[in-house]
Amino acid sequence: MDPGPKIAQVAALVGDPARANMLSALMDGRTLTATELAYVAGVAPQTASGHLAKLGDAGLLALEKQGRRRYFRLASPLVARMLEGLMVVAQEGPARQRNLWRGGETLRHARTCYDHMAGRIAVAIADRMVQQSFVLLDEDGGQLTDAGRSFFDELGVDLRLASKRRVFCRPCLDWSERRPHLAGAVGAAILHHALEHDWVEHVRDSRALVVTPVGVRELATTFGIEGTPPKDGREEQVPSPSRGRVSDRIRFSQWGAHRQ
Amino acid sequence: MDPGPKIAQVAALVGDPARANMLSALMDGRTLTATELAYVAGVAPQTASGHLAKLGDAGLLALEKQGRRRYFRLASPLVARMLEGLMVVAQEGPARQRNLWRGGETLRHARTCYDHMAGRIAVAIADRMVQQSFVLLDEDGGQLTDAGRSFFDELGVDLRLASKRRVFCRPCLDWSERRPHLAGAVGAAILHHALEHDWVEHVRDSRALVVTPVGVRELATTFGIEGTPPKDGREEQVPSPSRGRVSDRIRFSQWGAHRQ
DNA sequence: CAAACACTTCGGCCAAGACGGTAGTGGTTC
DNA sequence: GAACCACTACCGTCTTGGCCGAAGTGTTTG
Repeated sequence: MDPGPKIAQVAALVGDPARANMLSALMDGRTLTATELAYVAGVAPQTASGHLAKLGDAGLLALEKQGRRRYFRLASPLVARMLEGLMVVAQEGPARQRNLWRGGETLRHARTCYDHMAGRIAVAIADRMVQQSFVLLDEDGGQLTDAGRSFFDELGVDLRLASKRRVFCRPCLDWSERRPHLAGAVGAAILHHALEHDWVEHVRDSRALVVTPVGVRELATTFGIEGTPPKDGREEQVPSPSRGRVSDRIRFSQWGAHRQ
Repeated sequence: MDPGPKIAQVAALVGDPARANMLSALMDGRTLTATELAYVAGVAPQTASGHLAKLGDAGLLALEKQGRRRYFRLASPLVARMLEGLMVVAQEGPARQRNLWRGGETLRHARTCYDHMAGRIAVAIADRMVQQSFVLLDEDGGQLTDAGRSFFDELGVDLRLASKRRVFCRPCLDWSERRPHLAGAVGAAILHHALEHDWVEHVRDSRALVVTPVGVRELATTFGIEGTPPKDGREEQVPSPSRGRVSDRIRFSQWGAHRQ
């Protein structure tokens, strides 16, 4: 009757590292097979099967059978939104290891976040748009100005997705940069445009995006963003046996500070 | 290095029913003592103490010592946002037991959601505002129109919280009604105004709000909302032996009188 | 048909952690 | 001072649930 128990059920589901890894991997909107998910989770296929069944039963994942394989994806944008929320808090968390994040330099630079762009580039774009008064952003919402609408029109970005009286811009707190980037229909349109015009490309088996030479030029001329691609171009996909038991004991003294 | 493990840590924390109940209880922005939280969680104080330490270490709760008691509250609005996300998905979940929710008729009708109103009334207000073109809402954002700004000015609702160029309206999916209500600065201003003018009152020890006769009249004239208060006016606070065990021993007379 | 493949079910092992009893610490009241 | 209260630390018990090996189902390939 209280919502408590219900949110506990969902949270407990996400609370297992293996399942959390699976969900993270699906955060970019792709659909992956059970075997692929077993790999990213770092568990045996039969273990993954159990996890996926639970996630499916709980309504977090949608399933599509195709021949002898089963494709999974997040059941809805609401699930992605929930995971975003968790990421933000998880990153916020105790100051202990905020930027311990060495690996994944490519990810930090540019990646997809469900249906829009995230990372340094995305934050830079958002900053620029705000600075030019093309969008208004705060922690509670976003809004495209008339100037912004013209800007996108000239650029050829397709905003038809949103009807004329619709609001369709929202901020999404970037978990690596800790600043907002553009999400919602506007964010999705930007990503779509960027992929369409070869500004960025998907990295295989990853949420990461690489900025192409064309992209570097366009970002500079269009948004005034200095292209500073990650130094390490290769950036191996760590096979990640991960699943390191969460044993690291956290010790904390001043966690009272109200960090708004 | 992947965010997976980190979100798993946070989610696992929320994934325990006792802790989830504590967090739920704090969702209205109040600050509660360890003993009160032990009660809502349905566990012994020493167990609660452990849970609270974990939540604090993880940065989900903020602590304020006062004499011999310790007051806890959510560490930031981001935590509330995360819990909102979980609630939405938890409610969405498997269709099997969607509206099994009999108890809590009062809660369904009107309640607080961190810093704004939720429930049937809040959804009705949001609907009305949209219908009158005072706000624009979709799943990704909200926006106050000029007409809406005038409306609130006339009504005497204080929107100063938000600077003039700021966006400050956002939708929040109501987990009982499954439709959006107003959150963000606008939502907070409405709740503040409603409490200030005795349209609604807090129910002791609960997130529930009761609409006063004044409120019924004002909601009708101002928003055109037919007051349909929950049939069962008394609606006992179920003492909820809930999570069994201890509970019965602890009897509370009147904690929580903390009337924000 | 047999073999390879994708995936699921079953069963037993094992560790994490939730629980409250007991025993403390520090703050408040009389 | 003593009594009392809110809260915390430690400890042993016990349940939950993640894990993989082995075996089974259904699908595609040769």
